Amino acid sequence: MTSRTELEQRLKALRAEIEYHNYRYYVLDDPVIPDAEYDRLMQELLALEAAWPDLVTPDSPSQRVGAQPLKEFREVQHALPMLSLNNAFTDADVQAFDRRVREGLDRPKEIIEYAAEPKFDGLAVALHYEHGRLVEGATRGDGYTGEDVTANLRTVRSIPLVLPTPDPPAWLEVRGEVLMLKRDFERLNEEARVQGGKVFANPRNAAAGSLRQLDPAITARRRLTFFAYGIGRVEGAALPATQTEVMDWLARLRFPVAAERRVVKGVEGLLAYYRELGAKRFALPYEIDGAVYKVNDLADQARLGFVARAPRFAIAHKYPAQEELTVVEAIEVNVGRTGALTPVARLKPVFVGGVTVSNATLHNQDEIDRKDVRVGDTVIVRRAGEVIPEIVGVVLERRPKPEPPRFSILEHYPVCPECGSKVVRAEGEAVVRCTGGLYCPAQRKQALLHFASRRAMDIEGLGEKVVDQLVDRGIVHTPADLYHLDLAALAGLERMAEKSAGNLLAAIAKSKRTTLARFIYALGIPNVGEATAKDLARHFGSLDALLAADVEALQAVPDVGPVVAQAIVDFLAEAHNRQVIEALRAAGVHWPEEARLAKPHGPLAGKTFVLTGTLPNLTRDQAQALIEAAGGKVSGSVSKKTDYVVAGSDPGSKLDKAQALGIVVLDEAGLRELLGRDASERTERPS
DNA sequence: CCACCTCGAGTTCA
DNA sequence: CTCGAGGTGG
Repeated sequence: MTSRTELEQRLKALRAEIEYHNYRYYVLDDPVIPDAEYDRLMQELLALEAAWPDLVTPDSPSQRVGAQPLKEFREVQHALPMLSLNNAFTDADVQAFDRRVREGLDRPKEIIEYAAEPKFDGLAVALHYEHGRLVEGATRGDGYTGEDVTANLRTVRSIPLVLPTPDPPAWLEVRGEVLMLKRDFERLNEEARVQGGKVFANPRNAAAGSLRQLDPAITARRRLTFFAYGIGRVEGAALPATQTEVMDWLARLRFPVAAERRVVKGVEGLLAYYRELGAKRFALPYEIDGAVYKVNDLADQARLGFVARAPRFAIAHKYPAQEELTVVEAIEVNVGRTGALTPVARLKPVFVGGVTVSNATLHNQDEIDRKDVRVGDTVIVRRAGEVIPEIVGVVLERRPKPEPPRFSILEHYPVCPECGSKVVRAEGEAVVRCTGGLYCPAQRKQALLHFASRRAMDIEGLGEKVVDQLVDRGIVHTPADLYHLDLAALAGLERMAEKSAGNLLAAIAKSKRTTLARFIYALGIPNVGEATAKDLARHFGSLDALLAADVEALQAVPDVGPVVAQAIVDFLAEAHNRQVIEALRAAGVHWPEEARLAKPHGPLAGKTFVLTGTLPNLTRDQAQALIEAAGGKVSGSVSKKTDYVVAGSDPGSKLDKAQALGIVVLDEAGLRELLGRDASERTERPS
């Protein structure tokens, strides 16, 4: 039988060891033992504590979860108020801040040293440690009074329960931000979607919702993270001389601190830091909404003091908001080439992510249902790293009363707004379609735009405005009509003086010389895109062979199955489509006959490439052409079958995926080397 | 039948 | 870029 002292020793050692591994895992993201070993330690602790409940201490790692639910949060007065920071939005604001600092310190010519760090987009909290033990944690509240969320903060694994130092200060208040990492947020929402639970609009809302749970067991299930950014009241410890050293000290006490923090000199340093951080912004594991600059010298900080409710020695330099609130003024639909009615939310214009957004697609009815967007709703609009605005979610508290009805495309648009034809939603399909076919002017216009598009017949100058006019005035009905246009026909069109009319006619004439693959793609056969058109051209070699093919013959083409084969047969069975094809040939559209069944050959034969980002000297199309000329294939998405990913600057998520799958990543030089070397040596590459 | 890979289609603003 | 859905292979 173990003695009580031995037992206490063992408990103490276990707790310290578990907390150390928490630190390795949650703070450093660098665990030193396998999860199973950690679980074993935790099980031992739980077993001992279950057997001797009187030896359980509040700072035992076992106590991170399991506190009783509360009725309400107790109020906490902050010993030192948690002030907010003044904001800077422009370089000039930052220059003014730096000038005020220099003048305030009476050293107008000096280059000031600043501590710069990311401004986390989370919730500010204060943690109180008495003699090295976490005794209380509070939200910022209004800056003077916050709420006691100690039980919830204990569940945050990266917050130390005990400070790992033999001589802790009698009192230490650590300030920082509670937030949810992007990956934890995505996982939480994924689970919520599966179980039909509440989906949060963004990591900040998720963190706020989780921290304000009255039942800590719920908070414990959400992965929250903490980053320290400063200190409040301190007793019984000598403070270092600079902000940077304070942060180093906190890091030694095992508090997580931002890896991106830096000491910079003068206003130039601040602005350079802002731009560097901005470039990394979307690659960071957490969301930030700016950078924070603090005068590094603590004595200088004290000299500068405070104005009203904000310190004079610090400022928050904000990035343009990536998310804003706005109002859905209407929901309308666009009619696409295939007749798909795509709902679009017309928004009260709002400045977000550097541009004014007034439209956002809602994709389809399922998406409207999922987000339950209604006319009049206040919505969160995001233009994250990507370009295309997105409605993230509805702010239900702001829904007008009485509630507007749910939006149904079929109810609002029983007939096509462009041509009045009936609108249907096929069994099991997500999209609602206009049945008007080419009778529908919208579909005719889209078909023409597709025909003229860069990857199809590549007719420069034939954009939306011109097509609208040509179709509305009855000048052009089918793609074949384009080849009978003349200056007289174009006269009188808006934005179409003689010069541009001439350019357009020249572009149309130039497009007569094309390739079979482009021509097939340009026809706009449903389910036949660029890749399938290339396959068809290669397989059949001539248009006549394709026209003669039946469903069976078509299915012999790689990647063509029953659905695509039937779509092609149906399209070609339509007399109107046959007429257009013949009229195009008669007008002189031609291409070199391709060698039938030609197998891809060349040094890169059988290799699949994916392009991402912007290459320094090649456009995407040029890179694709080079790869295809060498026998390689360019695909749109990364998978295990991808051989190479060619990444330029500003790469997207494809690069991450490539790295996750261990796929060879090339830059432009690497691609050229591959093309050049293989072209000269004709070597077979191992896969 | 399922999982995975591709492809097709539609999208915003300056 | 993202979603939906077609094609293919285990």
